[in-house]
Amino acid sequence: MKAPRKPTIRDVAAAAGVSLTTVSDALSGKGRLPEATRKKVHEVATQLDYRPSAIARGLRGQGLGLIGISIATAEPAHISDVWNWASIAIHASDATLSEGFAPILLPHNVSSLHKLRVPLDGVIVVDPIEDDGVLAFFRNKEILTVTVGYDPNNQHAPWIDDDNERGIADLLGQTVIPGEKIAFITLGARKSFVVDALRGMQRWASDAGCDVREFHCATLDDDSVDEILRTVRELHSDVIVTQNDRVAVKVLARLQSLGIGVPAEVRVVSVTDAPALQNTEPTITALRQHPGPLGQLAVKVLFDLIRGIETKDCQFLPLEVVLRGSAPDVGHRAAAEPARLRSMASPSATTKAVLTSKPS
Amino acid sequence: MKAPRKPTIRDVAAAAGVSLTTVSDALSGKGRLPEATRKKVHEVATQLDYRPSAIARGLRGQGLGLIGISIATAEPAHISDVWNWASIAIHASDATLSEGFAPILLPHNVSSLHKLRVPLDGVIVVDPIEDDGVLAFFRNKEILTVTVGYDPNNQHAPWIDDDNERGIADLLGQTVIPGEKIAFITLGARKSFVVDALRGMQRWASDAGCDVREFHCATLDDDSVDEILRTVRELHSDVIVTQNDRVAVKVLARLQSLGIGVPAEVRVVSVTDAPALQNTEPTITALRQHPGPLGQLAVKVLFDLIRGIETKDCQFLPLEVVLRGSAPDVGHRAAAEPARLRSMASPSATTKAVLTSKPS
DNA sequence: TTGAAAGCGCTAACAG
DNA sequence: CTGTTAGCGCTTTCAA
Repeated sequence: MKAPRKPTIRDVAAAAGVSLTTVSDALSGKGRLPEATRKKVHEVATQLDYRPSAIARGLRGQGLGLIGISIATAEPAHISDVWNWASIAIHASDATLSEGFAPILLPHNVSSLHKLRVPLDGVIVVDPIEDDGVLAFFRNKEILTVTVGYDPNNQHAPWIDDDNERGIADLLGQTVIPGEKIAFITLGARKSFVVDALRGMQRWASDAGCDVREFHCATLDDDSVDEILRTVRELHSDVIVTQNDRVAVKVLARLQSLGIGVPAEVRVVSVTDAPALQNTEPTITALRQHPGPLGQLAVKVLFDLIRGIETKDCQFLPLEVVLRGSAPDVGHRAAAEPARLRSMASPSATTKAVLTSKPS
Repeated sequence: MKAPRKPTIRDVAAAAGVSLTTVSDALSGKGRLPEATRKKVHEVATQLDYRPSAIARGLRGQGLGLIGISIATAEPAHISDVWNWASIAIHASDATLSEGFAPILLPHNVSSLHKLRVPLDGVIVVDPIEDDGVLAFFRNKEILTVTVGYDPNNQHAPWIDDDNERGIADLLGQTVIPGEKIAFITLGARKSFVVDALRGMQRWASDAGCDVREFHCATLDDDSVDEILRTVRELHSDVIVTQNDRVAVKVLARLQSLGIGVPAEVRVVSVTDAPALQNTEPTITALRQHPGPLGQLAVKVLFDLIRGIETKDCQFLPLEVVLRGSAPDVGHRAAAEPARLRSMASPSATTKAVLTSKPS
């Protein structure tokens, strides 16, 4: 065997018969070399399996190629839609790697961040909260940030999100009949997507002559839920909208144990989707997010920022209505009103309906 | 304002009136300085808010302080117990940061790994699969690895896990009466914890004169599950054990829709726990993992390895039986094992590692 | 017990 | 168009 040492730029230069600079420029795409030289260098590099050292490059002030990903609700016990967040993280991680960068999983917790010794080139914060310390921490250091869901304290910072306001309108359009009563059950600290959903809901409802009432619970225990459900019953609500899959599943179980038929007596729909909604009886209608594309888009926007490429301040991804047993299509098309829903809305954001439940 | 430049080792040296070497040694704990000097240097460093550059240190061959975390089933659509995995990842991330290292979230996918440009100091692989490419990739590069759940191809590599074999025996001890029939429903590719659980189950069952039968399904659709449940019914099984929470929830829903009473006619228990098991009616009995401590332990073992500290080859964390409605306590203590891992232990109690010998 | 000097692998600045 | 040189901030000889 030859020397087991990893090849350095010097080895490449020697093998290609050029100088260090030439190799450096050739590989990093600086525009001062003739095609021939560049190609030659590339060949030699490939052949030697030369990989430029991120460390040495970093030392020269280029950054190491590290991206942070922080998900706001760090403690999974309190996480409602782990599934969506895990998906976002995994896809963002993949996309980051594809750019030759490495994704660092950051707790959403400022004190841990102080222990971070390596410099980051950018950070993605998923579902930032009010007065988000993590966001502040990085912005202070002038590290670029992108949020998934807007920053309540700074709506002009770059962010992306699902098009919740429009998605909820679509969801209601397919599952609610004008004039019906809607109960919206929310849980825990208010997230930006809930605010958006609520706005969309109210807008749609006022057009359709529907009544919307919000019920908020701090925890998901049987008693709290039952109490809400009794009120909902008394008010003769026709449709229960839940903030996420966990609430939906719980609500369904309690309804059934109270002897209330779903969807016969009341329909149930969830604002976020997850595999768990297919494991109930009946299955539960929901608005499907696309966490994969969301994670990828976050990375893309961040890299545009890092590279100084002009980008939209914020971008929206469309949601899909997934009709299942708990709230079938009411066969009604409530104003497919061409969107003025959001002035900033990405023009490509449209909501499609997908029917996945078998008629039983 | 002063110079906005970050302080370097030189600034510290100058301010403290010593040489670069002295500063370096003082801060990195090399043992050749008098306490006084060291203290002085530390003071100056703190006062200047000097943070040694991980990059420069890395260039000298010390590594950057990066740990990889790879979770075997990368695509969340197929992940059964996202909740547990997310917990492991988050806690491992936290523990890593506490060591002054940064955790990189790696997809479990060799081709993405090739794009990684920064060198890692160690890697944690959660739930490795057979012929695990990711594990092979890092071991080839002589990067230290620790797995959560053993590597099917190399049971002598360092790993940690829940004590599944023993946990399942405890679970059965509290929910099954000797002589009863057990049906074990498994899903998808076989994981090491399932193998362990099965072994524990068979061992316990043979002591208790129980019959164990395994049913494997590739997917969780209604038809596959119903078919299994019909067979289970014909065999007059008393208890259904499921591989994870997702299966448990699905099975419960199908049982109910087939008109089979739980727990009256058949009991249901799950080998992994998750919040979702509290959202069903009845709630579902399960074996509770401690993903947090598991993640932390993985990090600890990895750091012991990195620092060359002698460690046990493998370590197990105890599991807890959580009795819920779908399978109440049968009031029977079959297992000869002490009931020290009994259910309903204070949920906030920190779990400590219990060292046992490897299963032989 | 301490300090000076030599790089680690790379790129930016400045010649040739 | 290409090569030489000088560091980036740190650790590690090796000499004082």
